[in-house]
Amino acid sequence: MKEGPDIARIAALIGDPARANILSALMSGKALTATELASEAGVTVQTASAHLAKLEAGGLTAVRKSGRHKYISLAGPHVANVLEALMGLAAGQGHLRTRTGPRDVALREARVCYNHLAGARGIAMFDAMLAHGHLTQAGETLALTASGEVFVTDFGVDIAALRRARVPLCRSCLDWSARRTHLAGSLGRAMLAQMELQGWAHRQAGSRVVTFTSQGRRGFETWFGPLPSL
Amino acid sequence: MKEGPDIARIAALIGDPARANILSALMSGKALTATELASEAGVTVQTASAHLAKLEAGGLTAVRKSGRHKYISLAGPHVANVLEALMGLAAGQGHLRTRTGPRDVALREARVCYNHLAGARGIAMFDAMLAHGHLTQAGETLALTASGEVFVTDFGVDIAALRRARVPLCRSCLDWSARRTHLAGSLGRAMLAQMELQGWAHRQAGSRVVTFTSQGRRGFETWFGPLPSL
DNA sequence: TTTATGCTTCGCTTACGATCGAACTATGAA
DNA sequence: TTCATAGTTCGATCGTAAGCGAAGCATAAA
Repeated sequence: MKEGPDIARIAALIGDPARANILSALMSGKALTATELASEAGVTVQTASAHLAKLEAGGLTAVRKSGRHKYISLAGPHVANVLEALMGLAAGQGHLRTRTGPRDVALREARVCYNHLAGARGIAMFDAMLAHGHLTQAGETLALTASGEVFVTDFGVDIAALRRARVPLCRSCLDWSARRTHLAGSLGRAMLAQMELQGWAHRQAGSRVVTFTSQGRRGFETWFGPLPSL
Repeated sequence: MKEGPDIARIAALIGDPARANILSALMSGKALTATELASEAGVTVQTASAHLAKLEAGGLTAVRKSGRHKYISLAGPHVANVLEALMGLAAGQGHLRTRTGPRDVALREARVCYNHLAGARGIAMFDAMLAHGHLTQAGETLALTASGEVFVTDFGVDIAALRRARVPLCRSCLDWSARRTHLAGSLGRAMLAQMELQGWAHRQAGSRVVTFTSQGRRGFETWFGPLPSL
């Protein structure tokens, strides 16, 4: 009867609309302040403060204080994973009364998932790197091969610096829009950062959409091949 | 602001203790009746009826009527995936006030996840099959190789029959207790069924624990090698 | 110091939803 | 037909938690 962990507590935590909005906003990977999150969730700051306290107590968010600001972010990739999985359910068979607008198409093509690239482009990148033997996958664990190291270094990523951090280099992450795997971990984050740096893409403020410039689209195709049909 | 799918609705659905209990019970893969679920959740039948209506409306459960009985099961593997992911969060960093009892150890060793084998044994089986080249993994997709076909046929599984069904043969599924992948899909289900048929293991009524007989433990080691340290 | 800003705490109202008793419908057995 | 069992619907109760206004801290600038 009381088998396994206590699902309900965490699900209830995510189940409140205001908190769900907050968590969704944090899926952009950026750390946001309490006031920003309040406006994002559509509630007053007092209410948001209460919600944030609960989220933190529940271990879903991490908090960093800096001066009189409070920066909130997701507690980790595990949390992002659960959120993506939930989005998968909601998008798939759930109430799709949120009719698919132009915004939605953009989300499916390229978006930020916690802090790496997801959507069709994220999948395309992952598949291409796997197909060219730059990544290997065994079970849950993902690893960068020797050729992969050359590849990402050419791309402009400082692998050695990433290795020094304790964060795992490669992780796989499941996508809600296509139910496919893409690249997460510090490498995934670095690849996205590099694309922004090269002027390939930029994020829209307060949104998870990643917009690619025409130059970026060309560059992407050169490095990772064409996009699969959307 | 209203980006992506509506997480909150589904999370709230799972977030009620009674409904969470119902869903957890359904993780055994068996279809249960409304009254069984009511007692499982610790509420009266009327209350359970209301909950079941909501779960069905939310697309989390599927219902099959037979005579005056109503058999409820999870709507599909996607739902099971989300539940497992949530368990991962809850088990990992969440409130572990459900202190790990002997029951819990058994759950970690071998349990039913929707309808295939999970826990340490599930992972061991998956890893062994991958290591011996019986399975290949590319992205999210998992495939049975030629040698794998021989292997599972030797094990007593009728591959041809499984192929005729429209359900995917191989799927991977993430484990909450170890954050590792194991084998799902119709093959995963068939492997578990075959183990039970051979008298290796049996499920405890009303529980997700899978108990292995001493003969079963020997057989398991012969076919899939030793268990990793728990 | 004063003033502004970011966030929290308090007290209160409000509303939604979980729960159950009781009555009702449907299927099957005697 | 009558009885028993499985499940639903109705109505009422009750608790909890979300929400906000107002006041209270804390930090930083003027």
